[in-house]
Amino acid sequence: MQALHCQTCPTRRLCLGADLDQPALASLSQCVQPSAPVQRGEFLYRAGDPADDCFVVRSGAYKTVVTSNDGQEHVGGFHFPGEIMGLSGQATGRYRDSAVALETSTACRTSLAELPQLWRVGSGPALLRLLGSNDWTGAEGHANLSRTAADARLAGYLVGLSRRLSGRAPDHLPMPMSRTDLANHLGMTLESLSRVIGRLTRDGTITPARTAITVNDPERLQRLAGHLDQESA
Amino acid sequence: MQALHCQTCPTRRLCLGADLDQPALASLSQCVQPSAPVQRGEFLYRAGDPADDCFVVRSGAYKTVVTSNDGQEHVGGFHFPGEIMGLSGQATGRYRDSAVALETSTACRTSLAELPQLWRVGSGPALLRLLGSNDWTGAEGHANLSRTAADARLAGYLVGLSRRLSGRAPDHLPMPMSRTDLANHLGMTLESLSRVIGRLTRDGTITPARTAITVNDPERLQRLAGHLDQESA
DNA sequence: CGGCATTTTGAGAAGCATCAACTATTGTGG
DNA sequence: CCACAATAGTTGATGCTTCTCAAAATGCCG
Repeated sequence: MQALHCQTCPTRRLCLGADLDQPALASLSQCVQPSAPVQRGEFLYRAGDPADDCFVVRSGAYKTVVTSNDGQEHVGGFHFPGEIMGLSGQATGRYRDSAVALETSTACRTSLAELPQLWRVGSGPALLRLLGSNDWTGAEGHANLSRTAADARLAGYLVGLSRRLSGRAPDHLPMPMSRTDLANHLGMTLESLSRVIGRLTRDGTITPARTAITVNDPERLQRLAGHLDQESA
Repeated sequence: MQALHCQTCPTRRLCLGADLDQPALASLSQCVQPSAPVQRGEFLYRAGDPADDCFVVRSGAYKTVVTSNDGQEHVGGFHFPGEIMGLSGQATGRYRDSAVALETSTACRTSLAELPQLWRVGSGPALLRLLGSNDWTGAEGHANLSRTAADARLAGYLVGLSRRLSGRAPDHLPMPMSRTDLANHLGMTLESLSRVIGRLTRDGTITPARTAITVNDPERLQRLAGHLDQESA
């Protein structure tokens, strides 16, 4: 039943309903509309669309893309279940980036204009958490890209991804994106990325597969990344 | 008088009080505490502090800094009047970055836990705008760092800064940070930054001064940056 | 099995990092 | 007010990493 989708949602614990009991989940379901599945390569929303809502990934994975005026595409990030998208549009009223499904995926839509209602049902803390972790694109991602060494960038991305997915298997990282997209996101060429992966595979740090990467030596990876250790909780 | 600080605030139009009338500004003043001036080099907040509040710059400028576990410092961004800081802490309850004043600066403190009150006084849209523009660190900043050419990175930063400061003189960009900090932020060495500035100065694109940079040729700068043109409003 | 897209590997050139010396600016005390 | 010291920034030469261009190999789909 439609009104109960939050109660049956497999990613509920990562989302706005994290700390809610059954009745509250029912209320939350009123504020949040699940959207139809989006096929691989299809858009969840497009840059330029009126941005009334923001989205939380429910299943699958998305990439966000911005296009510069000279036609160059840039992959802003990859988004997995429980992560928020579409905030960029809240400033101007129109999305600045587009969200593209990397596989058949779903997302839930909610209007930030009804934000006080989210508060009322008890999702305030969870929302703040989502807003704050969105910052991984900011703080962590920025620190990552500022590293000049290509190895450190990939390592940093993998460490960060592992942290974001904590709860699921932290050593088995889903990689639904193409090498081209990942290289673009990491600010390097596809060839460089291939070489880095090759190096890390040869020395046994990781084992790449088609749609995933297995991390064999997390500590080495972390050392490579010189990464922020924000185990503060 | 304390309770009226929002009404007398010079950066009111850039902040939560953007669209409010006098009575509403008075209510807003109740939700927002101005903090004492912070001297150059002093901290507004530190990584690890309990993160109950977030901040909006009122005057001056700040940098945000994250420290990796190997002791390396990374400058996450520079923040000017009307910009928001401290969101990163909302996820974990503790700030992940530290805010350092680049000159004698002030900021206003507000608790996101009282967010519904901000809504009630009519600051909702302005808050969303702040949250969304914070994304410049995400979308724009990320796209910027992913460019590999050092020239493009500086150009991109200057173009973005100019946009952020629109309203003030868009050709006269304040540069209260050290070259070291800017280079760090842009992910290049201090020497490279110096050379880039030299090149752009020599060809007449910019004119650097001690605490500011004058942009002589914005179009050339934008072309160099290959930058996102998000004039959507 | 054949054709297309994606990924890997290779050789050469360009750009940045590194190390080092020099110049300019700020701040302090005489 | 000037001289000096300390900091911040510029300029120069060299080596390494990545980008660029090009070709081969792998995987995917009809």
